[in-house]
Parts: sequence; C-alpha cells; structure tokens
Amino acid sequence: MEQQQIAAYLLKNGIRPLQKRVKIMSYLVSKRNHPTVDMIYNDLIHEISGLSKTTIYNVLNLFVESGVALALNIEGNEIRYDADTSVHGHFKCKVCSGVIDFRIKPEDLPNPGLQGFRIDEEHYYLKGVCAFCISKIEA
Amino acid sequence: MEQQQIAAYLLKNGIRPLQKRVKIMSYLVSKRNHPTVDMIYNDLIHEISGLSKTTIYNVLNLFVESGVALALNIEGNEIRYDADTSVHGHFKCKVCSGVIDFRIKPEDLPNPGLQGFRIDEEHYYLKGVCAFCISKIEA
DNA sequence: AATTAAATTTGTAATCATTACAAAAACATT
DNA sequence: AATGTTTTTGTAATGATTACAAATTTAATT
Ligand SMILES: [Mn+2]
Ligand SMILES: [Mn+2]
Ligand SMILES: [Zn+2]
Ligand SMILES: [Zn+2]
Repeated sequence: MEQQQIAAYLLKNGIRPLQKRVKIMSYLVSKRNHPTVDMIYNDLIHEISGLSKTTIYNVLNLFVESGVALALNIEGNEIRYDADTSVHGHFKCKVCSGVIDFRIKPEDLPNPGLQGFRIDEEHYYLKGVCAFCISKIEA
Repeated sequence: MEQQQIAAYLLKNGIRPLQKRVKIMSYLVSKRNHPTVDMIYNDLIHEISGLSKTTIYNVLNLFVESGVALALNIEGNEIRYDADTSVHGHFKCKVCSGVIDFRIKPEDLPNPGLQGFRIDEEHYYLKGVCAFCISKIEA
C-alpha cells in the first residue's frame, strides 16, 4: 500500500497522518509479522533517524484506541500488534515464536451465550509448533 | 473438594502434594475466580503465615508445566490462573475487570486448517462489559 | 517569512510484574 | 540424629511499559 493510501486511511479514522505514524502503520501493513514494539524499533531505527521507543508505544496505543490496530496478548510477557483488524485467528509457535494468521469466518466462532453482555473484542489464539519447525526437528 | 482429593489429584499428575501446593490448588478450585498472583497472595497470606509471593510464582509455574492449571493472557499486563483445564471460553469485563467462563464444545471451535502444525493450546477470549456492569451504568 | 499556540516526540526516570539466585527451612532417607 | 535433596524465602535483577517534563515539530495566523 502507498503511503498516500495509508495517510488517507489514518485520517478517515481520526488520526492525523504524521510522518512517523504513517511509517509505523506502513511497516505493520507491509510486514504483517505481528511485531513487538522492540521488533518495530529495531527495524525502523535504520529508516527513521532519532526514533524513540516511546514514540512507538505512543503511536501504537493511539492506533489501538482508534481501532486501526489490534493488540495481541498471546503470551503474558509481550504484546504484539496487528494492522489487520478483521476477525481472524492467531497461531504462535513455541519454537520459532512466530505468529501467523488463519482465516475464520466470524459466524463460525461459537456463541458464548452471554445474555446482556456487550462484546467488543474476540480473540482466538492457538499455541503449538508450526509445520516448518516440526519438519526441522524431524530432519 | 477435600484437601485429600486435591493431594491425590496433584500426585496423579506428578506433583508432590506439599502443604502450600495443596492450599494454592485448593484456592484455585474453590474460588474459580481466575486470580492473578497478587490476588492469591493477598487472600492466602492470612491463612498461611510467612507465605512468599515467589512461592506462588513457583507453584503456579509448576502447575502450568504439569498441566493442572492454565495461564490466561487476556491482557498484556497480567497473567490469570485457572484450575479448570478443560476447553472453555473466557470473557473479561473492562469495567469490573472480572473474568468469567462460558462453556463451549471443543468441536464448535472453528477449524484453523493449519496443515502439519501441532496444536497444544486453544484460547478463546472475549472482552467487553458484563451484564452486571451494564445494568449499573444504565441505572 | 516570522509568530504563535497546540500537538507530538524524545530521553530519562519511575513503575510493575516476573524471574534469578543464594541462603534458610522443610522434607525424606539412612 | 545425620545426611542429602527439595522447597521456600527474601532480596536483587530484569524487562516491558508508562509518566513526565523539556525539546521539537506541526499547523494556523499575521
Ligand atoms: Mn493477524
Ligand atoms: Mn476458566
Ligand atoms: Zn515455528
Ligand atoms: Zn463487569
């Protein structure tokens, strides 16, 4: 996606499309790697000189509050971020610690039967070992 | 459940049923409140004199590794523990921060279609506002 | 283009949950 | 009781996140 499109997308969601915000969203959208703050920082520090980790925290928190990113809490010690806000599932591999998507139809998620509750977010997380790591172990 | 039964249950799962371990598991089983380490500590410190928070961490980690408890990472800044290791869903209320169960049939969870993957854990988390908090807000 | 006010970013310090570690205590075995 | 092993404890270290005030950038106005 072009930086232009990303700027327009942010603007439509009430976020002023400042340079660093566009770069961070652009990173999320293009890499699709469910990164941690540290991963984003280590990748973007080469591209954006004088980037602060605090800025990444600020921008990501803004993105989550504004609904243009999801914060994934698959494991207690790290938050991963996702620009894909559609309903989909996540698998985390214990070996390579990669997080990958799998598509699910929202209507296929089981009905919780919680009468009178307001549901804002649904997360479906799986943990295990990915096919790539299994094949490496067997070899 | 009796302390005797809990001791037998721990033993069956390869855990020596020491006093503090039995008390902590007994707490989890009877309260069913998905507590944090701090909640357990603040409740049990009255009952067990000289209890250390480190012990609770040690024991819970042992429980999770041994498969008699689940660690729930619904939000990034806290881990909650659950002695119910069956497949079921969790709802966390943003207002009262309570975590409640909802029953789901394992076979009702959508198929991720991850060919060649080994899946060890499945977590289905919902977030929102519970019926009780909604009724309080409306009143 | 210079002025100004508001919003954003930065760097550092503070916070909070968790883990590391070594000494003390409890436990089991002889 | 003596010995060796396991568990618990208390404190210090770690690591991720937030708080905060100063510096910078941005956008609007002269
Ligand atoms: Mn995703
Ligand atoms: Mn539960
Ligand atoms: Zn893997
Ligand atoms: Zn509530």
